[in-house]
Amino acid sequence: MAYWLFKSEPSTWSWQQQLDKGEHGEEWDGVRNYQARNFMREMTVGDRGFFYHSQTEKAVVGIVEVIAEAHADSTTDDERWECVDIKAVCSVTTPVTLSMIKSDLRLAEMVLVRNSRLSVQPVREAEWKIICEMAGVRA
DNA sequence: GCCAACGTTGGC
DNA sequence: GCCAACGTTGGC
Repeated sequence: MAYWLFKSEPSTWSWQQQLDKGEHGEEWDGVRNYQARNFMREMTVGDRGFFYHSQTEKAVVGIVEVIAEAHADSTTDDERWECVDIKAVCSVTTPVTLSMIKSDLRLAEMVLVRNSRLSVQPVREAEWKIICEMAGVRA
């Protein structure tokens, strides 16, 4: 199983909205970046991801699961863009903020730290475990 | 609100 | 195919 990080501005698509979608989940649509799209193409059903709020909160706030592999993005006719579907698994007990991540040397290589603009990114297993521990979730 | 970093576009 | 100009994102 692989691990990922999905970034969203809460004013556009928030964790609460994702939670409200429940088991049916929702398309992670609107991605218009090749790198991010390519990562979504690599995802398989059952992969786990962090849900990260950018801008105001700057923290990992939830855990999600991939429930459908990459398919056409329904928000565009442009065939280049695809998206996966994800559902909320659980909220974190303690949001893990960007500053917490930046201050942990073990997380210094994270894409979130190195390339803050990439909206869909891979997370290493070791990084996943560290952040889950910080967040107070077992996943 | 500013600015750095990055991606995309288009002229050559 | 290169690179300057421009637009967007996101942290601060």
